[in-house]
Amino acid sequence: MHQPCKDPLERFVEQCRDHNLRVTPQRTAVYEELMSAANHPSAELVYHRVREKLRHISFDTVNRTLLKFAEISLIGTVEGSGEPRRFDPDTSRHDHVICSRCGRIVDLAPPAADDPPVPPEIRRRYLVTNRRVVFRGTCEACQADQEPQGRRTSARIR
Amino acid sequence: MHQPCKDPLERFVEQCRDHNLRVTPQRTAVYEELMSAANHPSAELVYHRVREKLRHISFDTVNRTLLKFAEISLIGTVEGSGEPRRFDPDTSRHDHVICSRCGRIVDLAPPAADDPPVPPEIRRRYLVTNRRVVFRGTCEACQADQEPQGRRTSARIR
DNA sequence: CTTACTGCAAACCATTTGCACGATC
DNA sequence: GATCGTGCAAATGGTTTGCAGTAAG
Repeated sequence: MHQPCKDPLERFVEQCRDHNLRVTPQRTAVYEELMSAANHPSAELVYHRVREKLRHISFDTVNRTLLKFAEISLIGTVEGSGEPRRFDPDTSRHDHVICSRCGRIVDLAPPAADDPPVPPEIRRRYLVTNRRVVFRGTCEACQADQEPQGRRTSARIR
Repeated sequence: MHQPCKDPLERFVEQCRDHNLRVTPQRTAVYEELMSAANHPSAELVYHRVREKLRHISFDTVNRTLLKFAEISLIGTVEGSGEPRRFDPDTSRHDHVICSRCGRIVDLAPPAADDPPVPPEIRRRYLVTNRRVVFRGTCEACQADQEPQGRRTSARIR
């Protein structure tokens, strides 16, 4: 082998094998496109871009592929996106814990001190009005519940 | 007056006046319901609950009311929710800045040290797999852009 | 009495599902 | 060659819009 650091494509093929997913031209194209994407694209956007390479690919394939990739944690999703809008009666500064399994959101008091600072370049270029820390994980109830479920790949953080 | 601290209902009526919104039984019911709601409900859920009091209220009214409340910052929304799903090629620990106006999401390197800690009770009850700081505000381009737009109420934070 | 709000219906958009054909392993 | 993936089409679910009737200020 002559590649000391594993390139993304290799990681992709490896992950597919680990999860019994076949390596198809469509999946490869979607993966490559997403890896070169700068800004957290929607399925729609990935579809339009991939289409320049694989002119006959369907939207459904792109969407299913992205969902599948997220399921095996090859990629991530922006928390909240793709789910029905939810309202928050509390407009004061506070944090959230979201259960990735059941979707329940629990409020957290913000840290007594040491609120995460707005980075200087961001404060200069944005009119920042809101800040929140979002934790994702599996709640007690869902841990107890045995139902088979997607994304179980990720490891606990400290 | 005999109310030293302003109660929520009063705040509601005041905010309505400030924004030329009429105080209707429907709006009042939606507001009261949301204020007593524990868990970041969807429009659908608020609708079902409000319906127990105002049996003839329509879903559309509930939904529009919630949207209107969010627009004038009487309530908040869970970031990302209600928008098309977006994918993130980067699975490593990083933060996000979201422009509330155009929706663009920009990545931020996580703080060098002092990552927001998972509160102890949460670490005990959740299998936490992911943590992110989310800033919301208006990006340069959108600040320059004059188009009239909703939510412009909130003040800059530091 | 003016202007905004509500309720109903239809439109819209993103996402999901079922199925037959085709491709990968 | 068996199984999984793809593409098409239709269904679904949440959200949005237009409009005529109704109510708040």
